[in-house]
Amino acid sequence: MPELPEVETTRRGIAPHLEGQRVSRVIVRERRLRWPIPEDLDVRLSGQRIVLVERRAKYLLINAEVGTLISHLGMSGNLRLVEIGMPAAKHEHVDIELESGLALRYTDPRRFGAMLWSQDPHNHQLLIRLGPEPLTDLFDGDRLFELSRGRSMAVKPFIMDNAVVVGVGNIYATEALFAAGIDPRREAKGISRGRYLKLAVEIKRILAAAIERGGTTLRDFIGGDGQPGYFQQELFVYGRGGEACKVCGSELRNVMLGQRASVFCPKCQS
DNA sequence: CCAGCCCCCTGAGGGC
DNA sequence: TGCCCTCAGGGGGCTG
Repeated sequence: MPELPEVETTRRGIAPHLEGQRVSRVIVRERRLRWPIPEDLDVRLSGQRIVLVERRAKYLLINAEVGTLISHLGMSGNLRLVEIGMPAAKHEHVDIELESGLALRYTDPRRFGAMLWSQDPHNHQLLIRLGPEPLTDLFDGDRLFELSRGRSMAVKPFIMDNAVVVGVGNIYATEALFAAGIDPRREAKGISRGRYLKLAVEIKRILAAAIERGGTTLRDFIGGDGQPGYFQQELFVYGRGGEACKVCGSELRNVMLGQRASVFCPKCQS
């Protein structure tokens, strides 16, 4: 499910209900996520006030007075607010109950997500090596060009590498390469600086637009406010293999790159 | 360091 | 309707 726009949509939906609130208790029904939820999460978090809800890459950082809950939604996770006492359905693994009477509920059928505890989240093992945020000036086409020299891998997995830039998953990598007119199969090292400048602009434009629309809902994504996203209406290529290109009418092609499905237009992308 | 591949897990959708 | 196969928005970790 979630790429950067979906995680950011979630953050914006839940933050106003969490910040300033005190946690009354934490209920863990299923501890087996990507890594086990710490046994002492309830003890660590209960009684503390939540200070700030941040996002770094696709991680949500729920900062309490002492310590931070690091959450990742994996492929199928979501976080939303429910009223305390709302019966939990299948796959609704965690409730963080607040004194307001609401609870932050974590749902994740595939359990590829994570809920960890850290005193220093930005230096946590999972976050320390992450590249820059795509919507900041630390990310630009010059960075793509410089890091791509000598890299023989295809450009699509290259821009999905979290050490290069974070938050560009399969949907938005596919869409950005279409918008920039670049064939996703090309070797990263063979692409010019000028084309990388264009690609970086398109990555930023598409991620920003997707956040504006509340993310992309393909099957089941809901933001923290329980609403779906609407960016899927604006997808040009992702999930449209075999259909006609919206720009030139050519048949869109499916190809596998780095173990992930990719779609491109053989006429618009080269 | 890099590229390529495997895996974690459940559910949806298509073919028969 | 049921069964079996393939695939899915992420990303850590292993091998060569």
